[in-house]
Amino acid sequence: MEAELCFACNRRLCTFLPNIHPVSERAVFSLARGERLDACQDGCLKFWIVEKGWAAICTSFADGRRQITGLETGGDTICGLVATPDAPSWLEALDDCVICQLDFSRAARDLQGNPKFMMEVFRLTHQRLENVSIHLSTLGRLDSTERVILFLGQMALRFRPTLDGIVRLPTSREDIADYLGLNAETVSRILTRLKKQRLVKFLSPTEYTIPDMAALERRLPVPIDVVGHEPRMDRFVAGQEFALKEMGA
Amino acid sequence: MEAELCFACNRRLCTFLPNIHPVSERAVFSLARGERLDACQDGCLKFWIVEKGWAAICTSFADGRRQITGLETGGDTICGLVATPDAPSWLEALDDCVICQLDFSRAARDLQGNPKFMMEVFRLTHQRLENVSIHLSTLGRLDSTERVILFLGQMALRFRPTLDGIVRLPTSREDIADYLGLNAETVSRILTRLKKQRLVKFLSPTEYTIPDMAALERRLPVPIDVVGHEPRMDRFVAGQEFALKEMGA
DNA sequence: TTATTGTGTTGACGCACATCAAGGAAAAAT
DNA sequence: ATTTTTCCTTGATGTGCGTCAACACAATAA
Repeated sequence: MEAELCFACNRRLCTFLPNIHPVSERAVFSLARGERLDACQDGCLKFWIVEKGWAAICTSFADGRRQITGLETGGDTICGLVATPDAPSWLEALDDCVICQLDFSRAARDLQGNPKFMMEVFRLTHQRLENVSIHLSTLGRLDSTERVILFLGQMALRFRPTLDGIVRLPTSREDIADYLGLNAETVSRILTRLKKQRLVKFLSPTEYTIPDMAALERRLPVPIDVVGHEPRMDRFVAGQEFALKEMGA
Repeated sequence: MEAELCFACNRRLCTFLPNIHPVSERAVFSLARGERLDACQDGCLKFWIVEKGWAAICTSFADGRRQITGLETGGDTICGLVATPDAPSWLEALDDCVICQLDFSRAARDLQGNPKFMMEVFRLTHQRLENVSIHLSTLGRLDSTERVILFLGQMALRFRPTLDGIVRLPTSREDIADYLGLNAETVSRILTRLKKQRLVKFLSPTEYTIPDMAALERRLPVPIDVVGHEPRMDRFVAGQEFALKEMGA
């Protein structure tokens, strides 16, 4: 099946909805590290698809403390992120990345009657709920070393298709800390400790390999899993673009 | 509009789906404190509606550490909770409570074509995603005192309809700790400190009032909010039962 | 009545993690 | 090339919170 392309931006249209362009307002953003897309506060319905690079789903408190609630890449879809005046929420580029924004606000009424669309929206939301719930448990009940080990393992799984086995982190130490509820110095200290224990091997501050995944997992009371973030070969091909996956009938 | 009642259990049927009984397998469980309903691991689709009392959404790790990811009561609906072999997930009664279980597994295929049903399922899931995300941020970035203050404030908002202003906690100190990622002794110590500061007034270990909600909120970098848990008068009437709310067309 | 059990409080103590600070290495800017 | 900036690492230090233990109190059982 040949995917249709958008005549304007030459990107593939959503495969689960044949004519998504007419009903969604589509925009493509190229963001540099640190740039943001803010979640809206009204009842709008925007999707963001991370087509290239890595982006973080962030929230912050009034005093500036930041928490990253999700790390998204190649084809991951953020569905209906909302913000409140006091609890802003946004998508932040971790490296140079391309985000496709689909705005279904105007088409929302019609789409509610489209079972395929609703099913896909439900699937995306439910999957993310599962991931956030697990993340929540780790912040509540794992100590800092366990959190970092889990993070390294999860990123390794998401990078598995790069068969040299090298994980190229898109995140700074502070990003990792904000994801894990720690601070950057603690993350750095734990990494050096894990290096000495030969649980991870660093080629550079942002490139590592896991010599023995099973050994890593034995240090954890939870399995290392990345449901909903299964890696796809094409994610790691530069310049590749993505579309919403066809939903399983 | 008169709500239909189930001839078997004399409970109201879901108002958004006229004939929910024929398509869902319905069961009502009366649970004593500590009893559980386990989430299934296959692709089944079960809803739990907390009709009376309080229940906690729990997960645990292999070594027994428990994390509570949600506290639910009068009419709150848990939609599609799933578990994995290594990360069990369950609903646990905090006091004597009544849970209505709707099993849509067999009807799932048909219901996917029902936009009202899908819309309601999406709304429930998305709302819970919002709540879990905020909860995650508090575990990652608030210190223990802030977490306890936020908890006291949120419970007070959920109890607002009891106009004597008294909050009757259904949770033990350990339950609170498992919700906040702390331990029971720490929670107890923080509560006595807050008592001395007159931020909260305890009538008994499980009954309190908030003399000055604004003062409480000034101690936090986040607003105290309970979206999706807006209190309803009938929640606090003993023996009252609930049904899924009619969705906003 | 006297045990018993569950729950909450408080104290002593230690460690894990945050904070503050300094220095190095790499990248970007000039 | 030189400066500037960003990022990472490491050390010194303090404290927030967990752990272990003892005890009070209420509810239930024997």
